[in-house]
Amino acid sequence: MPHRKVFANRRRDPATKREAILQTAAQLFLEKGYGRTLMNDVADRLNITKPALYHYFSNKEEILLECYRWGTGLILNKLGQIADQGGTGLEKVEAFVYEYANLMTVDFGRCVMRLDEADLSPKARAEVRACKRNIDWRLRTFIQEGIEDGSITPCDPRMAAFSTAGAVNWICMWYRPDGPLAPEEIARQFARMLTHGLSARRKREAMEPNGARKMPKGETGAVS
Amino acid sequence: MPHRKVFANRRRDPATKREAILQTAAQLFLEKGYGRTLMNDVADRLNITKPALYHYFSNKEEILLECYRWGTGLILNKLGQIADQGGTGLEKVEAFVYEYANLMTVDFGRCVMRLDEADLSPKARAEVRACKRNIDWRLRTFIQEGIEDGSITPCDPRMAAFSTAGAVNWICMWYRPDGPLAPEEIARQFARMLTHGLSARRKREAMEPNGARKMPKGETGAVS
Amino acid sequence: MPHRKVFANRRRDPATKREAILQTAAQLFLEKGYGRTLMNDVADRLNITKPALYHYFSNKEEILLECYRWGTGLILNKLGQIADQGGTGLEKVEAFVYEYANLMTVDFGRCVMRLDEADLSPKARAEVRACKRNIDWRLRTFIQEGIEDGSITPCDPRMAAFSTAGAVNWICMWYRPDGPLAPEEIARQFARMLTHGLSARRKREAMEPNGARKMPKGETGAVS
Amino acid sequence: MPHRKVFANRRRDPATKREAILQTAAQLFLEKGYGRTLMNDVADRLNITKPALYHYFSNKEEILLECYRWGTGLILNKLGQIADQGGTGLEKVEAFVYEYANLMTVDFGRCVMRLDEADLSPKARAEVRACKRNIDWRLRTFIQEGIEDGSITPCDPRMAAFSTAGAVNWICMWYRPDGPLAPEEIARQFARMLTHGLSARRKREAMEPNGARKMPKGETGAVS
DNA sequence: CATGAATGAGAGTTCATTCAT
DNA sequence: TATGAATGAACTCTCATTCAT
Repeated sequence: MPHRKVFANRRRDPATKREAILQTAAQLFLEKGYGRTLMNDVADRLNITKPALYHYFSNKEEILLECYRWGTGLILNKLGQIADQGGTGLEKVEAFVYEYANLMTVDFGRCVMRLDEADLSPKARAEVRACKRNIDWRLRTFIQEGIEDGSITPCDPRMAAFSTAGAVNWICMWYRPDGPLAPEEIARQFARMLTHGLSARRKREAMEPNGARKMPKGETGAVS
Repeated sequence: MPHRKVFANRRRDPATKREAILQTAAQLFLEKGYGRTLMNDVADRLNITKPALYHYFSNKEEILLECYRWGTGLILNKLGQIADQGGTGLEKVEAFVYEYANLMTVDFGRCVMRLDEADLSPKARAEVRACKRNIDWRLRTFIQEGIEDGSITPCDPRMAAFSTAGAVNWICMWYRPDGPLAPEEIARQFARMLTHGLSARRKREAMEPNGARKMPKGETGAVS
Repeated sequence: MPHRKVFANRRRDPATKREAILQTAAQLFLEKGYGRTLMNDVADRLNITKPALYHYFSNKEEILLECYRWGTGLILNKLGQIADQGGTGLEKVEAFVYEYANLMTVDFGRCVMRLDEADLSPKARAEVRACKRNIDWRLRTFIQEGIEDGSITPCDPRMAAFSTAGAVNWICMWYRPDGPLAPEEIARQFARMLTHGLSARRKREAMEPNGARKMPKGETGAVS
Repeated sequence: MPHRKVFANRRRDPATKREAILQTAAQLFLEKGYGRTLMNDVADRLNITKPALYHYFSNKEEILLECYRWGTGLILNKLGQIADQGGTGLEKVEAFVYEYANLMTVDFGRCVMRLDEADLSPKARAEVRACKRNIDWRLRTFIQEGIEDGSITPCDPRMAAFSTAGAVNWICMWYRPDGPLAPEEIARQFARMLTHGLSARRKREAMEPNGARKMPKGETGAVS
């Protein structure tokens, strides 16, 4: 049932209505940004009136916070499953990227990385940041495990996590539900690329660390 | 000279003052977001009054646009240099990551990727997006070259660009000038990781492990 | 019901409230001028707050435009009636002056001629000017008819229209609702004078001298 | 010498510069309205800077007041001449209309009737209104004389003055220096029409029909 | 409960006027 | 002196939130 129909029936479960509001708000936040999304916009899309929103949420920020909570819930849930399953560190990282990338194509997941924490109150922000640190910690742990079990080349796990998570996070900036790329396909390729790199597997000389580097540079839809 | 001193002398070069405003605005936009940054905030930090800003910029959006232009100017300038030099595709990608990552730690560079294009008018947005497409196109070209010269493993250049650029773009979300990581170090490690991946399956020189560092516990994690 | 009471009841017909706003705004525009009339002035006189006005009009200019529309509506309505009735051209001109003069003592009618079109956007201005041209065209047509049917002395209809309409338009500049001259009386005398002139060279039915009135010394003079 | 050249020579008479400012300001006030005319607009058109204006006038309102003074001076000067010459009351009214109409095509004269007295301080407004009452008084006197000497049909001189002056005043609302109607021609026809009316019921010298002119289609209509 | 109406707090922008050189 | 720069005081418009029915 589309969200905008949920309120047609007065007898609907309040929890369902609350969720419909969240879904709609999340969509609008992603489309227009939090600041440019008016309470009226949310209400209009649900065919209800503005004060009705205040039956379910005490203010706009609470809606935002719930979007964050829903999204981080989805993510942490998946990560817990990955941690519980076996495999090398590299395999866990690969699974992390795959699952995380998939979530970056889902509204609530995208909200977590795309919206601006500065719109939250300090207290709410602290809660969200704790969740994010948790996600980060899981990824670093996988990397660390990989280094220890030899599946991942020795490196700074912090930096590796920044790089890996950044690539995946950025998906939320360019992914469009009606675009040409399917979430599953994105997730699959990202998982491969981010663990094995771009370098051709054979016939490659080691790169000089900071050697005779020139100034290459380029970007695509990738940057926007 | 700190920006807040530039306006102490009424006869100072207007171009210098304009730039001081831009620098200050860029900082504030990054700290608080564009929408939450008031013209008064900018003026206060420069020890001038709000209307004085309107001597140099006709409105708030123009300041934003100029931040974008300055940033894209820095980036495209570097790209021109990289494209002109030789090397394999992979080497060019590595150079791209290195230079681009460095720029993602500079205020104007960060603005390009961190601020929200939706705050620009359609016309200005089109201009910025054209610049971003240009950057994107260059990266895809390098990847394509790498595939053709065998330095990069066959893959979808579009997706590879998304992944690579995303990781670098995301730097602008977590980098803090007063943080523990030096831009140069970030750039160097990103260049290595994004081209060679994390996998240790094949023999190569190890990425420097940066000591046996344990999970750092800085405020900022990879996902935020 | 005075306008300031209309908003006492929240459930009153919105159309009534809209009209109350227009009436109040028209009064203020005539008293103080459009530019000097603040949205707060309008709101205060209605015992509401400024933003409440924006429930009924999207901006100040729309209020102005609606005043123009209401006024031109009144005028064109009357002119249509005159055109439909019979009589010589001169009689139609006389009726025109009579009715038009009456409307120049009504707030909305006065707005049409007293307010400055330059305060309107180009599009709105075009609309208003079209209405005014219509009024003008009707008067010229009456004059032309009069010339053809012999009731009006041969003359340049354009210039005659300028003169006649000008005299009547100017009423909106000096008429005061609380002044000594009744609209009906003004209209009657203007209709006579503007069609038969001041000259007494030949015998004709005398204009009523309104008694042997001496130079009245009211605040308002003919030129202001 | 065009006003904008006056300031090219530093040695010019300050009185000349003052007058150049007034001429320029009067033009702008008529073109854009007082409120929309910025001090910068005046300065720009004279190729000087804004503060330079404050050498010659202490504030914007003083410029406005001087425009009024200059205009009323022109008018009262002419009226004095008319009062001093002989003739019937009707002839004086005709002369009044002729001369006054001519002045309504001159910048300073137009300012007197076109600009809004509400932009003046109470004191300055009182001064201007005294001048206008003077003008009005002269016209009423001429009419009164005409009634007494039998050249004007008995009527309410107050109302007759309103009508006559109104028609002429309104010229300042539609006259354009670059329009098709010459001031002299306007003045001549107005003088005739406003004294002898439009009626053809009695034989008299015909008003020149200006050829068999059809409805002219100039941009500007009588009501605007 | 639900809703149309209303508001308080504030943001960007404008412009006559004045300062500092 | 003459000017580029700066400001104070307003004003329009916005929007999350609450009231009254």
